[in-house]
Amino acid sequence: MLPEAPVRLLIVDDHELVRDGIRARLESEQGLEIIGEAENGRQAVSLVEQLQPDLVMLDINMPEMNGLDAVEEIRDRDLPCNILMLSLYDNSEYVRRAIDLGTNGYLLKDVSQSEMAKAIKIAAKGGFYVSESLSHSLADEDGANDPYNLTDREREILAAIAAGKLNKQIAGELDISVRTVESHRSAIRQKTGGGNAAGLTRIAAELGLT
Amino acid sequence: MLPEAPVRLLIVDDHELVRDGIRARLESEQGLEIIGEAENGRQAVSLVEQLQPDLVMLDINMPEMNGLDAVEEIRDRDLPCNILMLSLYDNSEYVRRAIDLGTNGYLLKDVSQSEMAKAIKIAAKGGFYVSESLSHSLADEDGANDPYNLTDREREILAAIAAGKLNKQIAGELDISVRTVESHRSAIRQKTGGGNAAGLTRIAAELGLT
DNA sequence: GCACAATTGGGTACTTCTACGGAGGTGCGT
DNA sequence: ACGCACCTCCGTAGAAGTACCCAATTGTGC
Repeated sequence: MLPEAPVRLLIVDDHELVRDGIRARLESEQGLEIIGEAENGRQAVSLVEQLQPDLVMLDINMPEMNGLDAVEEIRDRDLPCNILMLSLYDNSEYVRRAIDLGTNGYLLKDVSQSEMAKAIKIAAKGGFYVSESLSHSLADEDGANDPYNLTDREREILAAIAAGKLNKQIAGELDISVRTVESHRSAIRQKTGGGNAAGLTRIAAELGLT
Repeated sequence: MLPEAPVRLLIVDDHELVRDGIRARLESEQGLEIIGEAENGRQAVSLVEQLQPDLVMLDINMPEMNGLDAVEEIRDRDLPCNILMLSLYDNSEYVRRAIDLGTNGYLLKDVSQSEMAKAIKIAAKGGFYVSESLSHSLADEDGANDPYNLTDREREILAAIAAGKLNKQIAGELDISVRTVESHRSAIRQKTGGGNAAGLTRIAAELGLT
């Protein structure tokens, strides 16, 4: 087997501390070269354009432009590179979007050094890797971004409730009767065990419906 | 001036990646020795007891036992050490609690290497340091952690509302009448423009009262 | 002492939510 | 054709929250 050219890597995270941590870990790895850093999505996109890295390690929660939006931008501009998402949160909505956007993996920030190295190797070759701690939650696949099995309509109404709207308002906006909204609300309560409006709002926040 | 004994440091963060980052940074600093790591509050407390570090760098958001609770535990057990809080969030409620608990500083994770080194030196001597990016929000000092001028009682009740409790329950727990809770609730609505329970819950989340 | 804010409590009337019960229609897969 | 999940709608009753009004008590600061 030939010695391959080193993987040219771009690190994107809004915290210098985390970037330092990644650097420290990867220094001991062979075949990797960190060619740049960015601290938000906007910088990331322009550095991808300039430096044409083989792989981008991209944080999700960042100011200016978040990681997922940055991926969209990179794909829109047809910039060829593999992307490994990196996030604090095992929010399955994030994971889902990351998959839908055709990234090459999703790592939680609590990964071990060896897992990170493995993920980088796989992602750099165009493969796909998710944190072991996450793969279980994706086993459910399909509609399991909420553990409550809410229907689309129910999620829509839950979001409206969490926005502080009254049943009457919601009914008006969705052009259905107040009684129907109440029915859905009742179903949501039953499924989530949410209790009153305050409880439902907390759950909506959990599900990222805010 | 004598060469002082090195500062014996304990690092506590639930993410190995972040611990690696801190290690990487501090390696280049003089007079520091990392004597241990913990990944949650419970471990932290027992390691403080065992190792008796001079300074603990303590993350706030952790599973098992969070950083602030760990501080309480450490203080309760009269374990002598300086504590430097480390957090992703500039939640001023956190900062306030950290101050109230008598810690020696509060760093955001986006600090630069030099600022971190400075903070460690100050905190290790028993001084107090807060991230520059935070100090402005504390300039308002006193009661300005919310922009709504809520009183203590109002914040207390708002938190209970956000927890999904009914006025009746709240009244029971605080040993006041339901009417009084309603009065407070009404005052909160007026001050915050919060509208109904769902709206108030969102605002409570904003204020970190969850 | 006096003004002021905070906290406490009340009355009335209205709206909204909650918890039960019921039903009809649609679409989808077997 | 049938079951099934989903969305739609209704009645009734009671519980809870909302929008107004009001006042007594306490403590703080001037």
